[in-house]
Amino acid sequence: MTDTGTKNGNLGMYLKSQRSRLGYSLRQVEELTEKEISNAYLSQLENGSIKNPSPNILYTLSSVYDVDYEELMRRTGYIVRSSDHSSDQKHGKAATNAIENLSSEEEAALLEYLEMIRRRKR
Amino acid sequence: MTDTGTKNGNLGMYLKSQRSRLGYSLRQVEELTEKEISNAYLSQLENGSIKNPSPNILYTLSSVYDVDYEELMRRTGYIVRSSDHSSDQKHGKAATNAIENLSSEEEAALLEYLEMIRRRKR
DNA sequence: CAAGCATGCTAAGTTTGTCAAGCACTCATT
DNA sequence: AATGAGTGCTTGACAAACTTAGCATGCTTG
Repeated sequence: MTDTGTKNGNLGMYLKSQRSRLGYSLRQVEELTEKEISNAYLSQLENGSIKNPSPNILYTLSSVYDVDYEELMRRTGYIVRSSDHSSDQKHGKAATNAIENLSSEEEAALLEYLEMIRRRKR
Repeated sequence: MTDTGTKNGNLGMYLKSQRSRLGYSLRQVEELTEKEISNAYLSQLENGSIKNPSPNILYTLSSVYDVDYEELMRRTGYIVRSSDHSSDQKHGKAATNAIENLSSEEEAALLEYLEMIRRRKR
């Protein structure tokens, strides 16, 4: 069986339907995206021969078709905020910063080292 | 300059710092992800030789490291719901303030130094 | 020192995303 | 009928994602 068929979220069919909704041709979309997405590639997307398109591709498509970006992500099989949202505790170092969870000794050592570095520089 | 260095969100360094935070080895992470991510590939991710990892990769990593998935997406350069990103006010831990605002180079240097320290301890 | 194991890394390989070119078909218009 | 333009689609090539195998160094412990 040519695998090009059934997929999870059926991204392909969705893309195809949206394009048809707006009456665009493949090449028109290529133009609208300023060549970021070639008509050939869009065709492959619609026919399901591409499994993992870059999120950036999905994003510009969502923008051109005026549909929800996350919907495209979902249909592609990419996880998007679990909407549980409630059990989101993940407490602790909510900080997005790189260096966390230091023992006091380590922290002291690093600070000292940092100052040394900064003194040397410039 | 070897381009493998400075990137936008600096995904690589972030990943490296998180792994170090938890004290995992590359191969341990490979195990924890049930071989979904090879140690070799993780190394490449950390050293910045990979520009567009699949969101699925980022997701399992966020899960293993217990960090925010969207943060990884952002650092990779993938668009994520604008999520007001309300003020980056860091709660608590004022002492570490000096360590909060690091240039990429400083961060790298500190990480390296940290690892050295931790190795000695053992 | 040697033998062993763990670590990070990289070179070479496979797979897959992505594009340029071009094919086959349709529908006008002359 | 013929030319031409527009459509969706496939193929071949290239780059980038990702894996497997293996190297080099560092630690242990005999």
